[in-house]
Amino acid sequence: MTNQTSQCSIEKTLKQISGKWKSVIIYMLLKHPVCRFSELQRLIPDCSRRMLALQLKELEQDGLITKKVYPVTPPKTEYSLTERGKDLRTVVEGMQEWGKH
Amino acid sequence: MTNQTSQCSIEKTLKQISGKWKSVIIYMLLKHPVCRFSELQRLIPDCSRRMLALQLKELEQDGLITKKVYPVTPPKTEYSLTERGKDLRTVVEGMQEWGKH
DNA sequence: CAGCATCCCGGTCGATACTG
DNA sequence: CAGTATCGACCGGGATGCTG
Repeated sequence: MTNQTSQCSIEKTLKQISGKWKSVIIYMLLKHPVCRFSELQRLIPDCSRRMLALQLKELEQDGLITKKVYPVTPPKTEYSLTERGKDLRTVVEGMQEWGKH
Repeated sequence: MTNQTSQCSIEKTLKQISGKWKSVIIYMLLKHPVCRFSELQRLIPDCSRRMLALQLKELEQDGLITKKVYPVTPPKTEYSLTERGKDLRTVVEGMQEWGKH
């Protein structure tokens, strides 16, 4: 065994959702199941384009969202949650509720 | 109003629990309601003493845990969750479950 | 035992500009 | 429209050593 890290899996979860905008993106995709890049920009105005692209890429690599690219001009992409991503509903909505006090 | 940040409270929650060990600490305090500093060290061996002290201090400042100091030699402290902290149960346990696959 | 002080490095993130 | 490239500032966090 390589590393038993306190017998808890929270660290792995944290790594995947603690990116500055990841949980917000997931939250938005729960409410708007299919989003274009620009829609997410509007939904999360404080997140820069660069950051949005970065976080989306990581989320995709981690298998939490899928990206569908339409080969058209101008480009069009659509993002949505995978099943794995949807499973975070409890966590993300819990965060939202808790944050409201 | 200063900043409406996408009408969602997730960012605030994230700030309070995204410290590298905060959610793990909360998780441990859910299972072991009263812990000494050294107990937390044993429960979370990958977290250095420095980091543990730091995260505990921030959690305390954010009102998620309370610290009871016994004026004895050698020093003895006990940490436990506040109500506000306990309210994170859903989130933290959700993270644990999700992390297990 | 339960911390704090210091040094320091690598990753994170904003600003800005460019591209297919 | 949906990104990528580059630069630079900031700071989270590791290593180590000291203290009441």
